[in-house]
Amino acid sequence: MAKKAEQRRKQILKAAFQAATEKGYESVTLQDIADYADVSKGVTNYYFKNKSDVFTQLFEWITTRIYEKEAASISEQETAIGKLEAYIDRVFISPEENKNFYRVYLDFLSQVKNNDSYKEINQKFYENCWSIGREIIQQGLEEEIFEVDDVEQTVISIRCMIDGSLIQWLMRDDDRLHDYYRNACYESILQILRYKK
Amino acid sequence: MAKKAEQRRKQILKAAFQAATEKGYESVTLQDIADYADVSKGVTNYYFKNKSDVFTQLFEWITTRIYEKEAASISEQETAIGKLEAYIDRVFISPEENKNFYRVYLDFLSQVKNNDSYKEINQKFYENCWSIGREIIQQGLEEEIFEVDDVEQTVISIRCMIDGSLIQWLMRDDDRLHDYYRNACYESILQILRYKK
DNA sequence: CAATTTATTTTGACCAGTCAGTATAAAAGA
DNA sequence: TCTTTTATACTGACTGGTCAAAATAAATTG
Repeated sequence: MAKKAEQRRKQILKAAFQAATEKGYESVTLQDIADYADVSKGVTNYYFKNKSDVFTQLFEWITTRIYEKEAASISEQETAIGKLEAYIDRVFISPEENKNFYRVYLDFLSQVKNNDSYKEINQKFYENCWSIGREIIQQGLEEEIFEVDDVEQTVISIRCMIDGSLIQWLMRDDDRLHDYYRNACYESILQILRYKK
Repeated sequence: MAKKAEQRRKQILKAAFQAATEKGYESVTLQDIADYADVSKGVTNYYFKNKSDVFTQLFEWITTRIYEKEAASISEQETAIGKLEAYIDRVFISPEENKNFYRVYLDFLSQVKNNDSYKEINQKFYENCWSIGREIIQQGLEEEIFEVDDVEQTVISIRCMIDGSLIQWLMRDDDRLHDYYRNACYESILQILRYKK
């Protein structure tokens, strides 16, 4: 029972994500979501309070999932450089996936100013991202291959570099530049970490 | 006549900007814009083809203005470090101004996927930003205080760092962190430029 | 097991409200 | 007067959310 309800919920969230990548947050209607999910309009209102509720749960879901995958990727690696490379590889996963996520994420960010729960969800996402940065830096300090003045400032800068790169890449709308931006991002982060050797 | 028309146009664009900072791109109505400009709805339709036309011209106007101010700031300086500091000071101009611009800018970015003229305007803005980066780097190379492998990649990374910093700062919604993010951004850029001494 | 009742899920028509864009009227200026 | 500019009224399209009724599944009972 609860299992089927959960399945429906996920089905609707996926439909909302797909609709948002194609039409953008604001212009997606409840009808669009229902169409993408292949259900009638009433179903969405049956499982969610309203449109904002759908997107709150969607953002929570995708930001959590992304963090979990990133965290899993770096924990498989032992060395600082291994962790950093795994992180960058996971973040720049593919043009297709990056495009889908960042399109919706940009919409989400532009809504943060109007919606406190969105702000909270994003804050939590940032904290998760920073914790990944922290793990990489600490490993690098132990190995004595990084040199940073302030760990907290550096984890923040790393996330700035990643988001800035993917947003700029997305705006240029050229899949061939994906590798170029990954590389630029990776090398800049190494500079920020004063990577030795 | 033409002068008064130009004045009205600017008045409406300013009103659209103010409306967009407060309500967000999508939810701003033509009525809102007219209200903020203290004119009737007919005026907006008289001077602009439609809502999209208003925002296209607004986007073009503000990105051009920002570039011109940034370019003016760095050209006053002779040294590479002077130019870089002037650039960062201009970019991180004040919590208030950064908030207003980046709120609207984020809305614009999230619309780029649906609107080719927005994409073009943003592309032009990026190119202007890169040209500023180029000027700073070249000065630094002449002074032999910077060391970069690839100038083009570095100007891109600098812009990633700036946008990433201001977006992350904006999302955290704490004016007291403005200085902190400016500093983090500045120091990271120095690292990326391998600043010597 | 089968019939019947109850609970859950789904449907789509509907409503009240909003908006962009248009048409028209009024005013101002040349 | 005639053209330009501004104000107001209107229209048609669309939206989020409601709701009563239908369909389906689960539980109960004889």
